[in-house]
Amino acid sequence: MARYDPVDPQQSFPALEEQVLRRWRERDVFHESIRRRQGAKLYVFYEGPPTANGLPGSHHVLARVFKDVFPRYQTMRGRLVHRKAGWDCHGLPVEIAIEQELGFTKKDDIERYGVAEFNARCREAVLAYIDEWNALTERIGFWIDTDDAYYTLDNKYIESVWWSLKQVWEQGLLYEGNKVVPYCPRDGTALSSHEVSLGYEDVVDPSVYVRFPVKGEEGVSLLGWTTTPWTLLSNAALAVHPDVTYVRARLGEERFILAEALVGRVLGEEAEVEARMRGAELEGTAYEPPFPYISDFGPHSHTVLLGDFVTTEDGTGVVHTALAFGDDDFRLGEKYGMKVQNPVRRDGTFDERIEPFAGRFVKDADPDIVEALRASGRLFRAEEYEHSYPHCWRCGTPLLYYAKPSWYVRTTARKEDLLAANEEVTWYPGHIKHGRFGDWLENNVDWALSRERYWGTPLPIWRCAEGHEHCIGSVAELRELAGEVPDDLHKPYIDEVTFPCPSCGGEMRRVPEVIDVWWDSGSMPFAQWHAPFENEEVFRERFPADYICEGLDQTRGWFYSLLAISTLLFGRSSFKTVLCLGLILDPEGQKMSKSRGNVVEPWDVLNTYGADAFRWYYFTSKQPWDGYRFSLETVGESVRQFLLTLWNVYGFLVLYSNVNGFERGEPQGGEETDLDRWALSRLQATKQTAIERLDDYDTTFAGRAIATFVDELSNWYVRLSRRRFWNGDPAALRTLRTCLIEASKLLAPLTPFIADAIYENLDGSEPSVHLTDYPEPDPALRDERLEHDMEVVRDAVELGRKARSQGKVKLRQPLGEAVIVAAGREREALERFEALVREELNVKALRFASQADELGSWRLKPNYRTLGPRFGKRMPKVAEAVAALDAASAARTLREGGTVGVVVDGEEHPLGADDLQLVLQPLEGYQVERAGTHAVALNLELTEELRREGIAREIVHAIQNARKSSGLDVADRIELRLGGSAELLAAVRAHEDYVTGETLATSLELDGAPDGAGERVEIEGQPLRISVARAG
RNA sequence: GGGCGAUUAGCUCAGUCGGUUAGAGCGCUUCUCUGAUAAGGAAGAGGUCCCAGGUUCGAGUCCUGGAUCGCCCA
Repeated sequence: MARYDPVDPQQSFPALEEQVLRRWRERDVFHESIRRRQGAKLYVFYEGPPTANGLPGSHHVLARVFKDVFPRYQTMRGRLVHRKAGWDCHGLPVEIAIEQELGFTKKDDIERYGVAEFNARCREAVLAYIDEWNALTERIGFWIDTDDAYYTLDNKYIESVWWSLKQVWEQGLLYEGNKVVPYCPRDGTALSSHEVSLGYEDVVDPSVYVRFPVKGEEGVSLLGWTTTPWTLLSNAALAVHPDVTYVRARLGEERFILAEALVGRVLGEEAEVEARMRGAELEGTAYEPPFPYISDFGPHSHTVLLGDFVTTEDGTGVVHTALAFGDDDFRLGEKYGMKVQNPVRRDGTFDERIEPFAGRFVKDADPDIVEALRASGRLFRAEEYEHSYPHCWRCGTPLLYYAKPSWYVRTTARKEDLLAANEEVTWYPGHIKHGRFGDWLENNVDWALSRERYWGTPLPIWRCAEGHEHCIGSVAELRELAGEVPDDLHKPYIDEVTFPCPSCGGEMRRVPEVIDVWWDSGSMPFAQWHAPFENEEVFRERFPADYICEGLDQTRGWFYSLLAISTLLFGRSSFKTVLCLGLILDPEGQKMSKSRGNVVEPWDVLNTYGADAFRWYYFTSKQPWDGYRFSLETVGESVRQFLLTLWNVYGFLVLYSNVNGFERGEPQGGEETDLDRWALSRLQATKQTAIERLDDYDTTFAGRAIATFVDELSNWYVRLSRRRFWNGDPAALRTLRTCLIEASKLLAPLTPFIADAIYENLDGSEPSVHLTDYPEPDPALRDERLEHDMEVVRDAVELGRKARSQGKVKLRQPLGEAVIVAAGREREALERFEALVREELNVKALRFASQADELGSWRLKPNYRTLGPRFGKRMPKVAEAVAALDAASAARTLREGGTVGVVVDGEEHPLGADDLQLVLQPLEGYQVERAGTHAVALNLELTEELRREGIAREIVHAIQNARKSSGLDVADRIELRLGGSAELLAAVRAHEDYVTGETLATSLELDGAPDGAGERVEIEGQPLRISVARAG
């Protein structure tokens, strides 16, 4: 057996982590951790696929470490956790990147370039950064099977998606509808509501008030309002609310019709109301349209219509209606049987009917349209209006609400099922469930599924000239109908597949659209397995997921698509627990973005502080859904506060194990002390907390509990046990070794690298800490009384140190006596650890004052917590009665276990020890520090003997510094020569054994170190020369 | 405009069931300890617990209204 590998106190954590990574690779630890759980109960994790067409950022690291930690934890708890990676390959972001690369500005460019070639480039680009993703994934310790990943572009994946669409089709939930949809004119496609939600931005739009002269009534105008002047070119009608009160108001020579509530705001104080009417009375009023270009909107053209959607919040209460450009408008037109006229082309420009503006992008034409209105005298007022308006989430173009045919999934038909499925899901944080997500489900709208794009899963619907439709649910089905199926199921190849219509025999061609990528990713529970065509049992076994995790922004994205698809197909949610992560902000609370230049690159963090530090920061600095104020510096803090403390305790153990010649393995012999039992008891408590918290998906408090334990080891257990370690006490070494090995297991899911490094050196009985079981508390080792006692001791020591500090006496100077006031269990605790307290306070004796009188006087305080509920309203009287008691005698009675009576409203009530708190009031002039019921007083009087001892300790301190500065090893023996002031040397002589023992001196000469050799220091203002030499 | 969340020391965050002297870490000043230390300890400075009402014997905590910030929706 060998000794432990020495621990470098200057260890670079990034370098250490690289070593650990190499070991994981060599020993195939990740896969071994899964193999060892074969046959165990499953814990199912689903990976939400990222798109690898860009470099991963710090927010990706956040998601990925939270995806890692709970599967690791559950594996150590005995579960079998498969982790299949996945990549989201389709979609607009990919297409846009290629368009930019090729310098395209319009959709037509793609057609001209060739869809086959275009899609080939998309296929290539989507995985362009996959190596960087994989490298980062490995480096941060995210264990996931990248070798066995699913890709949404695979034919098999697409086939599973087709299958899911056919299921929906057969339920009658997939339909083509003509609706107003949010539409991106640049990309030439409609967006789903969850895509729209990604792109709101605050913009300033024109806000125009327009005269609509009433036909046949000279000088009377309906006053309409809009923030989209370009839609005025196809004005078809005006809408008013049937139940709102409208007025005819005179301003100067003109008369205006508008909502009464808005007269003041729009027309000002001078306006004079001439008549009032209900909106319903205005129905049918005909007016002159603002522009002449299109006049035929069918029945009710250019008249006032009634609509419930009209509000009097903004504008005039008279709403300009252009049938093709608003959901409300469109439905109103349908209701009145009007004819939709859309003068805007698919690319967002006006068509030839709008002669002066033909070919111009609608939003760009706004200023000129306003000018035209001004010129024709129709403009009443033009202002600017700041509001939040949706933009394309990828290309940034303002969206148009635009009537066009599009394919939908009728999710609204299954709304109750969606809500019921959500009830079975546990959300972190909990408020999302019935808040943001629940509200979203309550307000569910049909899923706009189709996209008029190229790089996506083709919508598997074929249609003939007669309008018969056929939804294809598998490649086999298509082959049966069409004979040949291309090797690649993407456009354009799939579009070449035709077959005779089963109903009429006409040629069936595929509809041109591809589908929303969110349907792809939401299909991953089955599509990742190519179910139901293959692996049906695997899918069934691993459905639903126990755990998924993504950013809060996925609420309406992946979380919704997963829930919606699985509810439609299987009647339940595909995940049981979901953890939502907050945004990553910079230290000023600004969102990180490339344009602001405040992005923290993950590799900078990893190379500076390492993955454990990165992870630890995310796991413990706060609740993860609140978002992070993130900078390189904040990660550095977590290194100093936690990882270094742990590393130093570990280094200390290894140092003294090796110095004392211990070999690897558990040291035998020695006898456990109370302090050892205390550390082991605290270890059990920490295990219990860690398990409770991690079971509840709470890394924050699990991590903090472990950190507290490590801190207790470092600043209490090790500090107080140093002498035992120097002397190689096997019990101390055993205790600390146990604590550190167990701590490394507790930490393994959180900081997998340092945990494994410590485990490997201290234990190493398994190839990795990640192959061990998560530690469970042993009740036999738990001693709550001992933990309580130690708490009291630590408290008393702290008070004593405070008293020293107040009295300006250094801790190195021994003092004669400390007087401690404490009673009952507190006193027992201090007596039990008297030696420890004396040493910590550096006093020769401890005296207990049972009566506090010599240090101060008692004051009685009512315990509101127990008395409040008992007395309620009479509480102030109780407090008064307590204050009137004789504190000293009451204190005596309570200590003897008796009760004290107080009279409230003529009635006597007995109060016990729990009902009253004894607070010590220190007397003036004493160096007393108190906290609650106990206090510590120090006798600051110095005898000559104490002073000499103090000097001896100062000298030892100076010699130790000299040892250190001359580069001696901690175990080196020295020849020591001292010279200087006679008083200092006398102190050394009086404590010669102490001085030589502490400094490991084999010889001591007091005839003075030669001038010019050794160090010169001053102690108590007197000179001392120190010379140390390694003993031969 | 609506919904959700947040607001506690200069900064980052705790604060249990409502209980009467609101805490920690970082930073700053002063001191101290060191035979593990990029450490540790002590003291000091630093608080309108966002504001205003209310409930209660008692509110950082519960209720109502408002402010500011963020996210989401319209």
